[in-house]
Amino acid sequence: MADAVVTNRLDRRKARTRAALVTAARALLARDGGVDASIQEITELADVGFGSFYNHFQTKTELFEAAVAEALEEHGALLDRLTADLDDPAEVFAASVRLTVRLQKTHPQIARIMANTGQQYLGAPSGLAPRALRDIEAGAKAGRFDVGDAAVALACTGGSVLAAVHLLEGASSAKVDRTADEVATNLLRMFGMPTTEARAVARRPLPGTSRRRT
Amino acid sequence: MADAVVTNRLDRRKARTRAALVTAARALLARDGGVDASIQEITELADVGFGSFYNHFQTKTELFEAAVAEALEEHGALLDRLTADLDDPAEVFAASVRLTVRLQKTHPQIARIMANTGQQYLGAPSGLAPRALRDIEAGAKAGRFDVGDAAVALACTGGSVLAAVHLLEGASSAKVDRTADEVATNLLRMFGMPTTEARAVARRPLPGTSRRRT
DNA sequence: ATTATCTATAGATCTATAGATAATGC
DNA sequence: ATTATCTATAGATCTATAGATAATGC
Repeated sequence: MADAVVTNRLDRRKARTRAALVTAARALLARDGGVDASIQEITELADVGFGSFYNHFQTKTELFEAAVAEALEEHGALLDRLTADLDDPAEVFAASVRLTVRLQKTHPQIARIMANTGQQYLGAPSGLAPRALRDIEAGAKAGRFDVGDAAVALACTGGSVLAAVHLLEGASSAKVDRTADEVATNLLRMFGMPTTEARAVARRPLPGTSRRRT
Repeated sequence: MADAVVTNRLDRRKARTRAALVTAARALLARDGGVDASIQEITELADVGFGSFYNHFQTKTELFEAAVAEALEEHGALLDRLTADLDDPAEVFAASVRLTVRLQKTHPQIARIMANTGQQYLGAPSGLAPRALRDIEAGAKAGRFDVGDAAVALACTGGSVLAAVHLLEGASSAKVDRTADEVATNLLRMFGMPTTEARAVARRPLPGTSRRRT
């Protein structure tokens, strides 16, 4: 299980402590008053000595930002993998939107983190925003989308998806799926695609989460 | 200046203290780390005795919620006034969107409050959400909009507008106007309006802020 | 010998309340 | 006489650090 890249046992131990802190922070950020947790609560949940916190982070904010970045990066990487085989840029975009709105079912923790803190990371340089921008620009380049300012299109996309994730907290499984498709349809129409086609693209079978064979 | 509705001087004094607290809270919520302000900071900014806080609010959250509600209600009432004379439901919707995205220029404090805390109030029972829902449903009823689930349309609207307000922090005046029109255009297209018409509706002259004659 | 973790604690908050003061009602 | 405001403070946090302990490197 030991990671071959890390040089020695000391470094691995250090990495483990850091990972425990980030994992605890992710769990807390998914709770309701999570941002208000004290450092003591964090280290207790991480099962780590209180002072260890300061070996890895200067402030709570620093830890929380690392935790959000990790969660978003994780989801972004998953989207990249799942959409890798799709040829139509519009489908890549729609599938990413739908998979993200569905997060509540597949990765509830990430969904809650997004709903609680996502707003601030809409323009973040890492995570989902750059990927969404890439997909929007690819769609425009391929003539599938008619967007004006790509940055505005990105804001509308991120805002709509975030709001949907928020709206769906506690919703039934069927409603989540239906809403995911509809948000994707709405955004495709926003980017100039005729209703019928938008609806069709937003209903194509979603790439599965099953692990790929090497 | 005394409000005729309030019965006596004692009640007026009480109302003034409460108003001072809410005003201070609004100012703080527009700042960056504003939510973390202590009760002491709040009462100092309000120029009110520390203990007075507890005469009006049980917790900080209670005060902050009142402050956000007041700010959003204020803006909502302004939108209602400004769009009262418009006949086309699509124009009412587009004007509301544009005026809200432009908040940074006309009411910077409200813009910052929205950018900082708006996310949580997307589904709130008061403020902007019910008004936006009303406008969307009016547009659908009049045959101007082709929306599926109105709640999803509302989420996309609110999310897009909020994200735009967020994106525009620090942007130039011209860029704000341009983006406001584009977000409105995008949303009209999302609701099934052809591009040319959407663009035209989103560029109609905006109702001014000048006070109406009685 | 070095490095990270852990425990314990000092000092700085911050909240909530009690009691004094000031303003208004009648 | 009543009611709201204000001042002062007790008690409960919470953060940041210092020093001890444990694990690893060489």
